Amino acid sequence: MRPPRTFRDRVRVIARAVPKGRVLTYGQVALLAGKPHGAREVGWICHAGGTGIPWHRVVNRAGGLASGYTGGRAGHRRALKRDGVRVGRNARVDLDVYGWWPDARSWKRWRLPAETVARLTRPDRG
DNA sequence: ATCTTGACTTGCC
DNA sequence: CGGCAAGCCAAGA
Repeated sequence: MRPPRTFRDRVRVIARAVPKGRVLTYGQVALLAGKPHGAREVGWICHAGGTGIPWHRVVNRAGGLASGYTGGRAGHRRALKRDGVRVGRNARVDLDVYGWWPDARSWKRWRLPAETVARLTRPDRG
């Protein structure tokens, strides 16, 4: 795979890499795709969609569901449930349980910028 | 071209 | 805790 892909394409690749039963936040995706502050853009890209991509595995930092998801939050919730992800009463996913970071092999395969990799080595969460 | 919006995040009160 | 503002960047009007 060639490194010079568009941000959009990288977002798609990353979203597809999320294993069933796990979730990623917009911020994580943005970071992995090379734009630490591109979370909103990721949201836009998700909205634009793409066939065969598990967009429901992308949630916000609080584990919250996406309001603009096809079928609304209920639809998003259903999709997550299909994955075996338990959605809390307040429409939230427990990121400590379902949150996922790609392993070293994954991000090496994506040819991430050195800056991004540096951040990945210490993803100060919390 | 400028102004507003948005499936976001972080920081400050 | 919760609410508000700023930051970021692309798409629409």
